[in-house]
Amino acid sequence: MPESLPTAAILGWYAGHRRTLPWREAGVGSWAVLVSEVMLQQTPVARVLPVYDSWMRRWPTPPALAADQPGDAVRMWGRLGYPRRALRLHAAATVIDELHDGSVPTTYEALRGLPGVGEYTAAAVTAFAYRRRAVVLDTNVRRVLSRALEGRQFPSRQVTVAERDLAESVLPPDDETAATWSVAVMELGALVCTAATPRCEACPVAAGCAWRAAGRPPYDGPARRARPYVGTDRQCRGRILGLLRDSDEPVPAADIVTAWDDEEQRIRALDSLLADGLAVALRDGRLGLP
DNA sequence: CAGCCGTGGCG
DNA sequence: TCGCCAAGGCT
Repeated sequence: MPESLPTAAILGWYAGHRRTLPWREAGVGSWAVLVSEVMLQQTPVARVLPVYDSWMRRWPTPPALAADQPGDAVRMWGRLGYPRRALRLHAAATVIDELHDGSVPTTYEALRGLPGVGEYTAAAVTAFAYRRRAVVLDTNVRRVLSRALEGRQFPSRQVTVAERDLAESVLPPDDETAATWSVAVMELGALVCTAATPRCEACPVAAGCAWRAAGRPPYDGPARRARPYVGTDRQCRGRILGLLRDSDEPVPAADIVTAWDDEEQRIRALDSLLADGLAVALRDGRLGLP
């Protein structure tokens, strides 16, 4: 098993193939990086771009967002999906405003303490905003390392200690190089070493790739269960929230019937939205955004 | 810790 | 067509 990836080849490829993205522009602040990272969680770049632009124009700093209502964030979030992320970003802005003097904290631990910031996002902000060495293990990096180093088409479902150790061991020692290496490997996974149809002929590390050398054997692990969506509570929640989001003012509770037929499911979904704080019930019986 | 949490584009 | 999936996090 190769013990490392050719850093020069990866950095060289990245320099020539990297996409121009607003949150990667020179001089963007840590808030911009944080916002982009949260929006990009499980969400394609193309869908994030327009929302990111609107968001940063309206809330260029954490205190600016904290000063507005969480519902404003939910509305601006639009159809990005997983709207609790909008709520968490607003909550994070509030914590930043109140506990960190309005600036995104610089330590991994403090970042990790922000709502919606998990292991990946804390590492990403540490590396991409503050240019410090951090193990950035997202789905792209995991897939690239799995293939190039372990000869497996896909990584395991959950990150293991061994996997994190491996990622740490191949991360360049220098802060700045490590940060660029991480975004480069992510970009490689996003553009070349893709999940469905990898373009090995265009890969800068194909020559040393264990998976390719083994003849690109198919994934042999436990089957990953496909999640249904149509007819689920998730879809129902989305419909109801869409109703609230697209209305300029709170809507009569009775109106949500138009969003979903099945009553039992409709009630359950609404209750969960209320529990999540994504919707609020007014005294007059209407429903609105928080 | 396995399950839950949206959405839309693509092969 | 429809299953798969896209820079995860939380409980």
